Amino acid sequence: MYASIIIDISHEKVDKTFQYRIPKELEDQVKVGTQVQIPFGTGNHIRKGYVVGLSGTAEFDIGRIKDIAGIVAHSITAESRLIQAAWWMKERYGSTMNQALKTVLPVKQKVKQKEIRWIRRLLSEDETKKAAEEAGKKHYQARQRLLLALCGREEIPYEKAMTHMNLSASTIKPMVEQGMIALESETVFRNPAIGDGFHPRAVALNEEQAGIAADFAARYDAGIRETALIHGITGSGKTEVYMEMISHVLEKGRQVIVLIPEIALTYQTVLRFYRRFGKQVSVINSRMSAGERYDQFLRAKNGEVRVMIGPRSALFTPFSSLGLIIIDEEHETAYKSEISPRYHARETAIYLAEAAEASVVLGSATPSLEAYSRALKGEYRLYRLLKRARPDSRIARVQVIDLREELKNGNKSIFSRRLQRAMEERLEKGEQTMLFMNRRGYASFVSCRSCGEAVRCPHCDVTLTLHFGQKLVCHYCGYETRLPETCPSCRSPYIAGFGTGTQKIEELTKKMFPAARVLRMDMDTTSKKGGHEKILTAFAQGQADILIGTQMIVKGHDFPKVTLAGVLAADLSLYTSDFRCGERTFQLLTQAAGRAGRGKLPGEVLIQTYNPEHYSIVCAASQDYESFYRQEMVYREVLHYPPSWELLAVMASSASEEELAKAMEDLKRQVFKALEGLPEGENVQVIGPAQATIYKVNDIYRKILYLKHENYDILIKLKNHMDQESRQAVWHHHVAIQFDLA
DNA sequence: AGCACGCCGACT
DNA sequence: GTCGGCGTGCTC
Repeated sequence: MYASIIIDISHEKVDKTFQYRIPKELEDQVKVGTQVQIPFGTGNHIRKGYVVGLSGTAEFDIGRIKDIAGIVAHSITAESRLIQAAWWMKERYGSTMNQALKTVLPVKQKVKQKEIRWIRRLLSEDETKKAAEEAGKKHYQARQRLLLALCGREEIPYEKAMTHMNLSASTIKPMVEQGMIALESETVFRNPAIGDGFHPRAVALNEEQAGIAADFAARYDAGIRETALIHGITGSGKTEVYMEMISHVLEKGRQVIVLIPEIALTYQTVLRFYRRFGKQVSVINSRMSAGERYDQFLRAKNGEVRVMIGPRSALFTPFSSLGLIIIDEEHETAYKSEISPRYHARETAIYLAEAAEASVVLGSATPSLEAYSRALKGEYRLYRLLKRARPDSRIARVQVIDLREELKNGNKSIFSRRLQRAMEERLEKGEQTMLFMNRRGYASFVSCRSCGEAVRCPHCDVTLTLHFGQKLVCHYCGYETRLPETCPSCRSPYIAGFGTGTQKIEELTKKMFPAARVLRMDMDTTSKKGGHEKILTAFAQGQADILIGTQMIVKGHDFPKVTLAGVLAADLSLYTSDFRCGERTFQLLTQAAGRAGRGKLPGEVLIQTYNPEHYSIVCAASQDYESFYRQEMVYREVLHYPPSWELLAVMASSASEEELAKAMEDLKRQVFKALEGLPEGENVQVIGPAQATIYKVNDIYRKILYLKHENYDILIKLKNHMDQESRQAVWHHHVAIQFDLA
């Protein structure tokens, strides 16, 4: 027997299968998907490889075929279904087979990362004090030390406690059993301490929700496997519907994958699934090490886990009988991979589901145009949730404020008078406010008042962002420098920070409302582990009156006491060079508007903008998705953008500007040459090459060429053609090419 | 990715 | 004349 193997080297030159002989003693262990050790090259270095096929015949000179050296210990033999998916992804998105396999296969990496454990107290502060006293009376000294330490704080690191307080497991264990403390690992999602187990009872669904769940169940039982889109307004209770569907599929003995964007993957969200499905739920997240993720995949393969929740990568959970894939917040950009293969989770899920005879359910309050247009065409089944799940919560009143008018009336501050008044009212009533800034650190750059030059990154084509008023940081390459004292270009001492980042807004808010307790959430305040979660929890518990943040505060949590949401400058996301910027603005504003008035109190949303008549803003204000969809679709159709047409972006990068320009012109020529041979090719539109939005990043120049056509297959053909040609081109070694299918 | 083969400049 | 520069090509 011979095995076709992909070598674990990500290089186009070796990105093909190599045949190896399977030694007798390994015959029953080597299967498609097995990871094997093989001697490779003249040095016969042992390398790792993936078996992607088996055959009885040699397609290579038998004398030169080598033997498989061994099996990679503990490797999961991924089903051939995942290998198939890798082939598909390689073809569809243009990557090396090795890269595709790596994204698809659960790889055990190195030794398992050491876990940081925590001791968390389960008693209240008073109870802890009392318990400490009691322990003192009984001369339980170790126990007393620990309890006293826990009086001031909720949790302490396990290792430190053990060594510094001289504790032993015999102190800890009975305390855990008595329910005084709990042990938690960093990967707390894995084993959340839910004392009372799970409640398999279903929550009462409203009529709308129940209707969708019932229709899904009926069609599922009839053997219909399809993709469905749930278009449900914010707060309409999509998650409850998902859970009902999951429950139905689990009853049929099949497994479920639930994709949730990383940013919404909070403890709160996950807990809801644990409550309903208990231990059969597992969660992976991007903070987990490869080893931990691998553990979860292993549990899924063994059948210990039947519901896997996670971001994009959870799609490749090796379930034996996958029955349903749910993609929540289907429109999120995080579902598109940024690295090769640049796969989209939605498309890949549909591919995987077809192979496994499973269904796909997409859900969003603001579906992507791709998904909604397919739903309207009947390719997806469309469900609607038009009512809020809580009967007492009403959709917030949204008002657009024209900042040009404010300026005319002499108000130069970032808060319109209307927003100021609304915030004052909330403070008086003890209700909460959320303020949104579309982009992190936007325009908080430093510029010279004499020559007008902004301080730029020496490696990238962007201005540096001011952090904490003294450090300049490049958000693209991470370059950092101290705030210069004089202008780097004209030596003038009059340089100053400018603009309105989240930090600036925090400052201004504190100045305007000195009595208010203000929390800020952005990359600076959340970079620490768990920072994101901590800030949101603090806010949810009412420890602050005002929360300021970027889009990240839009997701994941319910804040019943928030009655005012203010969007400070809705236009910021409207003028990016991306053709989806209108869609993104609409989604952002709609989600932001959905934050206010989730509880019993009525909500108010104020959107400040310089473009009050732009349809993205108008439709978001009136919460009218349909109308937005129609107008945006017209724009896409006129300009032949997806989902009307298909779009292929060819991105080239090089350290040399000349080589890059040469390569791009060459590629363009190649495209036209290839088109001559294609009868349907005449309608392909070629745009560019143009400089990327940020031309230089990390001293590498970048250009983009766009190809548009109605038909996907033609673009794939052109992509493969360019790929082949570029490999033989003289510039091949100096210019890197990447393809991206919108 | 690595390693061998191979064809031209400054050394014993 | 040889040692070694890394350019090109192959690896089942």
